Amino acid sequence: MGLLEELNEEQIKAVKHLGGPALILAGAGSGKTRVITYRIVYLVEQKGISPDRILAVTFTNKAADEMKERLYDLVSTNLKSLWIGTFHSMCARILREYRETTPFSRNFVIYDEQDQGNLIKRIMNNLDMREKEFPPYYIKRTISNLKNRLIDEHEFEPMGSKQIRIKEVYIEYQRKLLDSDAMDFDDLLFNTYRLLNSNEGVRRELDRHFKHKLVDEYQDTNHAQYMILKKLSMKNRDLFVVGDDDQSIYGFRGADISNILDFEEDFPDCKIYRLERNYRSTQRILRAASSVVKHNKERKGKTLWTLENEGGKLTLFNGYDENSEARNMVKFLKEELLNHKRSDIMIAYRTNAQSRAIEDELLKEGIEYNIVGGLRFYQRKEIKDLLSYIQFISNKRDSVSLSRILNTPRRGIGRTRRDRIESYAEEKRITLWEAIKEIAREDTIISDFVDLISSLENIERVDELLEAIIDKTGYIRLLDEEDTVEADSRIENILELLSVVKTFTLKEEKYSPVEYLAEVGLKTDIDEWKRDDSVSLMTLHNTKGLEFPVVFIAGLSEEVLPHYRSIKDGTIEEERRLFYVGLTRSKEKVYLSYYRKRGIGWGSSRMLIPSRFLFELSSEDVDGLDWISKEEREEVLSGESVRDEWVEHPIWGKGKVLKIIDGDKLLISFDGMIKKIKREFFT
DNA sequence: GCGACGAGTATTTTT
DNA sequence: TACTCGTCGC
Ligand SMILES: Nc1ncnc2c1ncn2[C@@H]1O[C@H](COP(=O)(O)OP(=O)(O)OP(=O)(O)O)[C@@H](O)[C@H]1O
Repeated sequence: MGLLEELNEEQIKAVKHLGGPALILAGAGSGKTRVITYRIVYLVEQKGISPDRILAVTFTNKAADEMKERLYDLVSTNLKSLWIGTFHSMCARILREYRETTPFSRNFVIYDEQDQGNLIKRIMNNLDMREKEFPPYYIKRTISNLKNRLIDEHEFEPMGSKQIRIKEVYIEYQRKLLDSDAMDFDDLLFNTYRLLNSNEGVRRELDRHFKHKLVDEYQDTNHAQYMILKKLSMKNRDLFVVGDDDQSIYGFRGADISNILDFEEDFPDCKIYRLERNYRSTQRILRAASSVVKHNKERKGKTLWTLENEGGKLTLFNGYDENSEARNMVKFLKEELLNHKRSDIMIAYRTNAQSRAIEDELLKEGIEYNIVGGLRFYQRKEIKDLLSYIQFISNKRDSVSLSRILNTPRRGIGRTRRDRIESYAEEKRITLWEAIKEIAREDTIISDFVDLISSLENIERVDELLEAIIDKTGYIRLLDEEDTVEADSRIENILELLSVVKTFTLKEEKYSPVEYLAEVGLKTDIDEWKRDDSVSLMTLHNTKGLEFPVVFIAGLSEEVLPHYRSIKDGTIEEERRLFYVGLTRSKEKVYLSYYRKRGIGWGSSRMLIPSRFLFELSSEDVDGLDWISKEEREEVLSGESVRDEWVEHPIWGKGKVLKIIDGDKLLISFDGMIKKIKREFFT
């Protein structure tokens, strides 16, 4: 078996590790994912471990699929029974399997973020809370953070009157989820933990069952995930985790970097392996990446070396605004296309909104591209509307889906009828659907809706059900009447959904709506991404684990990367790691760019300065870094910040004061440039 | 009682 | 831009 020939000494040691917990702490591109994959092969083929006793956790479903594919190539044993997937999909599977020990059914629904938001708004409305005073996204985040820390609605100790109201929402939110036979993403983890914590029999069974547990991207696990792993590893302590503290970028979602930093203390009998050889990038790229990330304090240092050649310098360029940045970017990109395929190139940015300018330019130049993220297919209004019908018909307790379709398309059920249904249900302690059926007796508009739903019940095949929904609600017909470009594209999406559903029934030979819903519930953007011959566009977060010969990182301006919010929240180190992750995706060549003027809309008057991260690179490694003026450099690195002071200059016009330097000089941002001028000049 | 329309405001990353 | 909130006409 030539398996071990494709690994270096350090990797082989890790792959062959036996007996107790292990942490593989290693930098970017050192083959961590490869070690996990080959270790599974080793366990199955050499150690005779049955695949179904191995649990492998990846960060995305996509990563799981790729690993599976790789494994099928490497192993002749049937691996169908291997547990491989994300924490969330593993938890969903456990919770469905052990449903008798939970208050949920086998077919519980998974609420996505939109559903969560809608439910929270509905509850706030019932509790007479103003969205001005309590922004729903803030409540959602609070609840999510609590759940990731395994604090339930009763344990939550509110501080201050605002939090008391948030606690009310949290309690009601959980009650409604239970009534709806639904869980949000965080509940998948929390409920699994609860199951393991409260039911020793189940815990022991799973612990005993999973002889080997392997976790990729361990640096981005949160407390709930950590506790689940702990519960599963009390007897079978073969917990094998790999990660890189410098690549922890999901703190906002509760990922806790101390999970990896403190692994040694948590598992004192663990063995630590380090992989130091990088197989991906040139020396230049590694040096640049390392010179950036070494500015972080919260990290375990690592060495990383490569036998690759030195490689070309990184290239820095800019543009006045996002559009001109994109224009310049595409110029470089076209040069790269002379000796690269489109699929060798990736463009990464901090926020989804940044893709717009770049897309426009690529479209203009006729360069095919593929975009990951943004508005996902399954989140588009028309798709969610129709899926909500299927969801509700499959589960009449699902109040969120019901509430969504109640007046979609418009059928005259507005604020008043809605409130009446809500309070009627509340009063009688019955579900929304039961309330609707009772009210239908004296309200023809409502009884029409009940009739509509009845006519859709008892359709067994999901493809037929979808067709019937479209037909009976007139969804496409109404869009057709609108006769706008927008409506036409919605119709296209619906036809696409129809064909996706058809394919599903043919390929999977599964026909029931519930099976289809379980399939799409945990789908994400990156999962759908395919390496066809297009340039790839995605957020830096989505680049995790990928590699490309040529990488562009756009928008390296202060307040973009690092993002304004992160500067305010003091999470600069995570932003720096994000930049580090982006840099280390590249095999050969990196382009960096920034822009000076914010786009249209809010804050468009704001001028931006180059990102502080650029100055953590050496101009020996980066072409174009020297071009940034001395003034701009000073502006980023020093001086006293000023807010909202403007000056008028006879030549440069109106300018915003950014900083005061040495007490007597002002650093001013005029349209398109930054100047340092004596304070006296303006008095 | 419903919904169209205009005014005003917020502002990231995702399983 | 995109979404919420308040007003007004049907
Ligand atoms: N021993 C090896 N010989 C040749 N190539 C290797 C070896 N180990 C890893 N590689 C290659 O190096 C690249 C990076 O490997 P992998 O994705 O496993 O690293 P990683 O540590 O998970 O990276 P990251 O943390 O940056 O996502 C891949 O292209 C992989 O095929």
